[in-house]
Amino acid sequence: MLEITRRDTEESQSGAARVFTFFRDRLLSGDLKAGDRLLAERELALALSVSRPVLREALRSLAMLGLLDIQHGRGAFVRAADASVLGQALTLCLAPEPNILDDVLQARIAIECQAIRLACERASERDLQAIAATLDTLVGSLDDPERGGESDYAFHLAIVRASGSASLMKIYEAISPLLMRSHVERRRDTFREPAITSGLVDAHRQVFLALAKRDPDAAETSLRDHFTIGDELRRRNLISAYQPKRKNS
Amino acid sequence: MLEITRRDTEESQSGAARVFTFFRDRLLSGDLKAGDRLLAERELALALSVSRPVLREALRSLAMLGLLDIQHGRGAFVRAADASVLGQALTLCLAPEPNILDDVLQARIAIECQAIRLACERASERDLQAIAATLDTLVGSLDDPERGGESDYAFHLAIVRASGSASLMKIYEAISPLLMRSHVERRRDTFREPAITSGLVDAHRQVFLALAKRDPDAAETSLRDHFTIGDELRRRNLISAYQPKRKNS
DNA sequence: TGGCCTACAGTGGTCAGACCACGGATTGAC
DNA sequence: GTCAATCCGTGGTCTGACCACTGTAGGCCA
Repeated sequence: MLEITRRDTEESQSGAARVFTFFRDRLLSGDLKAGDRLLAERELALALSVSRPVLREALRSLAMLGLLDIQHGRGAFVRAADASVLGQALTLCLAPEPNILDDVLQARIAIECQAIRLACERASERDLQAIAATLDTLVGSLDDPERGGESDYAFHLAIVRASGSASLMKIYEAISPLLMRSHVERRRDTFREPAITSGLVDAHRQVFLALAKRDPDAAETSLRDHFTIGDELRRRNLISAYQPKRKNS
Repeated sequence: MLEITRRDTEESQSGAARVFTFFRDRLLSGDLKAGDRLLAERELALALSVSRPVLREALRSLAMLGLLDIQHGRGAFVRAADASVLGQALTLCLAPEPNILDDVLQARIAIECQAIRLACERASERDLQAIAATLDTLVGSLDDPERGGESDYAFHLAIVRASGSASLMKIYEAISPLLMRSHVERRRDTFREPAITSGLVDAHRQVFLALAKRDPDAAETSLRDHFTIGDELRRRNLISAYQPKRKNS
């Protein structure tokens, strides 16, 4: 009699995997919403007719995937879907690839170029204002490398957000950890000079203006130019760093 | 004495989470390669000085993330990084969003447009031949909706592969499950007529030719046109499906 | 001698019960 | 009224045992 339980869940898998898919499907279907609290482990184990260790394996797996928030002494809560896990998974997936820190820039360009095209169509006034605000912050933090980098990121993120595409947004968030690492690594090769930073502001301003005019082609072009210039700048700095010093000590 | 163990791993987290990060870091650093076999659970638990249930929770979590392949009676093996997990994570992340099946097309366009630009620079002769081969398959499977869909996907995948960018490739694979669902859903609204299919082949051929000429702008433009046409076609079919029938029964 | 079949050892899979550690609410003293 | 100690429910961990699956080594039979 009891063995029939296997059939009624229609899962050939057993134990933890069964419980895992059980919850995953509930999450996908929306039966479980963010913030919901699960039953206590002991009750849950009883309800699903598995032992507590088995249940815990499944719960822990869900927690590692970021779907659950398990709090000692309080209980387990359903967590809002979070891109941070996506980022981790992507990092793990891409880890064995060589030069991944350079390569991930291609994904960034891909996302942003499409995002800005969409933003030209869809961006609301508030979206544009938000982007403009990050631009102001950028101008105001030119001499601080730390804050400068942050506001730079904020500018680009605001564009992606203005696209109104959840997919682009999530993927952009997913690659952002790698982007950060890439940025940090690159900073070692990059020197911030006044000439460079002013050019940076101009480039951003140009991108914004094209977006505000809602001209997709111009916006994408200026964005691509921005990336290309950054790329060349980096290359030039790299070369000069390896060249024998001539003037300065 | 034994409690010091907590310090020496430098992890504030405890138990399963500690073991989890332990293995994750080994995987990231490359200490553990795909195909490697882990020690038996009992030995491993002893070596890491945790109990077997705790170790199992961590191992199971890694397995759920697709990093480990645990086989009953044989052992646990390190698995090659796989985009399928990424796809699952993305699906989970995007599940609560409305109209995600339409929206994911934006991500597709983003990836492919950048991919084809890169492919114009980087594609080898073999890459081009591979794309040409999928084009042939496409032409040869016009009357079979099933195979036609597959070869259509193969064509676009070959382009992304030709970009030589691991990031673009992985992300494209990650969204492909959603793309498939989107495609299936759309098929309900789409009717394959000879006029349409011939236009489809032309569009693909045009994309390929621009790529073979290594003209990034032309390639991206023709690709965008291809997407736009598909979009309009779908919309038109949707409208006609909802309009009162006039001629045919 | 060859093939098949059984027994065994090693592995993951599961279980039960107990105890510890943490958080929050209740209750008591001040 | 405020603050503290206590208690209860929760997750966190452990032990030790047993089951189920896999591959192999050995014996059996033809």
